[in-house]
Amino acid sequence: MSEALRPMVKSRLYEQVLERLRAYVTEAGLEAGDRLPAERDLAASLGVSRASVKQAIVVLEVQGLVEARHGGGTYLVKDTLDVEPVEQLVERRKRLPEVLEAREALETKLAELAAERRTDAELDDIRQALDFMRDEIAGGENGVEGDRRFHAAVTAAAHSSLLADFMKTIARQITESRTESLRQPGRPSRSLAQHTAIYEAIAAGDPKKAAAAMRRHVRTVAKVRLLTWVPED
Amino acid sequence: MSEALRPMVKSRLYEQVLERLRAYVTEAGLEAGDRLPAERDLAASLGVSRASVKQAIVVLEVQGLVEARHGGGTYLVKDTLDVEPVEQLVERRKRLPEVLEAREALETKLAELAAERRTDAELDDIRQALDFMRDEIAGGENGVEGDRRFHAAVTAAAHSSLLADFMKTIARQITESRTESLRQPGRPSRSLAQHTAIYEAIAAGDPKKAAAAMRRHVRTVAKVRLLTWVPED
DNA sequence: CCGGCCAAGTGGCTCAGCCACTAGGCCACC
DNA sequence: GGTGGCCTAGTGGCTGAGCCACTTGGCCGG
Repeated sequence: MSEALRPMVKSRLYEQVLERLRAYVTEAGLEAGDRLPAERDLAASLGVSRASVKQAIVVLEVQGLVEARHGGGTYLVKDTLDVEPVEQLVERRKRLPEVLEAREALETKLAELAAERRTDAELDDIRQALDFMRDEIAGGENGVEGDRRFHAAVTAAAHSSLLADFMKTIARQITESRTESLRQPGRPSRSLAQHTAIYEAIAAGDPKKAAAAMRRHVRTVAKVRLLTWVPED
Repeated sequence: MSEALRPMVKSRLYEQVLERLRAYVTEAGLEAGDRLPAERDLAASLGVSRASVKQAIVVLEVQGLVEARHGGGTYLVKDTLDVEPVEQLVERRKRLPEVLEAREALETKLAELAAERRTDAELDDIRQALDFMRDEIAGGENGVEGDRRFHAAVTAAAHSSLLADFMKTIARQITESRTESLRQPGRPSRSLAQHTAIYEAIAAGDPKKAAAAMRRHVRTVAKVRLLTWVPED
């Protein structure tokens, strides 16, 4: 799409207020705990209505950057009004090689924890995912759904909501690489073997072996993917 | 802190509107692209002012869940109004054991990548951090600042902005555990030795050894921290 | 069939104002 | 001297009415 024909972005007023607010905080050298000017004063000096100032402050509030105390003023929570990198990261397009690196880091640990912590019921979930994958492949499919279930079950068995949340962040990208990988001829059956190895290590309660098996698996996926990967930007 | 003495949380009105809105979308089965009721109608049926509805919509707007078109209505961008897990995760208080698990997963991989990718300049940065830490400890301090710089330098040398962003998410918690750990008698010098081992592996360009050294180090920190940890909830 | 026009609907924003709550000073009382 | 109550100015929370700008869809004249 040409630059000229791009839809005009009419910045909402509260967004402009937001910018001015951020600039003010840095210029005035305000720090965490300091009080912002009163809403009425801000509205007056910025030349906008109090409602618009209010909307901007609400935004800062939900971002956890500011705390408004009814009757007591509005206070800075951090030393800046800039958003955390991870929040903007969710919107940003993530490059695939990095995603695969992150996946290896996370899933290896998840497999290790799963081997230590899995309940019998969770082990059974993993087993069922494996069986599902085997049926898929036997039926001529590539086993992508079984693959997804398997990793989801392992993640659940690890009992770490933090790591699980990190995984969710890159879930979409992982799905893409999974599909791509399983399209390779002969890949589904080899993948099944690798998953079986992971399962057996988790079943045996052997964290090191589980981590190693998972690492091997993820690296295989990464390698296959990289062969067919064409950088876009 | 006792339950009774906890500060009263008075939910802002726009937060309640937010909840009702989320509930409405799921109950009405709205999907991406569907239009929300007009602000005036929402205000009337919820029994609040239009300004409050507006504040809630602004929140949804900055979260990228909704798109308001001037004169054309407000439209859903996703199938739900629920925020992504990582976004709410930033606000939520993270439990320490999970943070340490995540740290091991991330930093082990970071050390490995750093050993592969570090430039000479970055290696020098790591070396300087190590020297700084040594000076700190020689001067009677616990070396917490050098520790921080060391891990920051390794993270930089790994050249993975995704993993780096994950690290930033748990940066605060790591800082706490770092301080706690280095308070232990005799810990600073042992910590220095572990960091030196990591440095040497990275300098030698040995990914496996770097990963192993980092894993050993992080696990030591985790162990020390767990000894002094008193669960609150 | 087409193009322009119009009107209803909708979001963007303002203004004026009331209420609830906080903070800080003052004062009476112990 | 200190403690607790009270008052008041300042501040955020919220409302209602209203105007403007923009979109949409249909109507009408060509």
